[in-house]
Amino acid sequence: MNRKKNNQSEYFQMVYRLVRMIPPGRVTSYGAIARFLGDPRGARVVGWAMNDAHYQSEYVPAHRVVNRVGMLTGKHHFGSSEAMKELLESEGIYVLNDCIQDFKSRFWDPLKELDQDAFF
DNA sequence: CGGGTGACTCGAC
DNA sequence: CGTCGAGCCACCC
Repeated sequence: MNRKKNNQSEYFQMVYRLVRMIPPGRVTSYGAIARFLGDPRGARVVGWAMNDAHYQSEYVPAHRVVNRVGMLTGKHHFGSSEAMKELLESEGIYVLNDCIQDFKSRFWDPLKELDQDAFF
């Protein structure tokens, strides 16, 4: 069977498009992205999308996506384990022990900040 | 086609 | 409080 890589699927593209809309200096979570896309349990799939984000031709700021408590669980998927942290700190987000400091006020919830109708 | 996996999350205990 | 286990869904072998 011809099961080609489906990382160009519409769902993945929506994930990438949304991630690109995250303002610099702000972060969001996999679950928040999934919920915004109408898939409350799709957090792991968003993680999958991030896994392929590296191969997208257009830049995807995957470092602005962390898990729901603000931990850099995906840092090992960057070039070096410090790359993600440094990208964040270059935007003014401070990271201590893989945790985003002041995560609550840095959190960017697409459901609140973005118009769903405009996105789709 | 079935089984394994993960950059997640939520609810029990 | 914290730790643990079970869903969850797309992708890969």
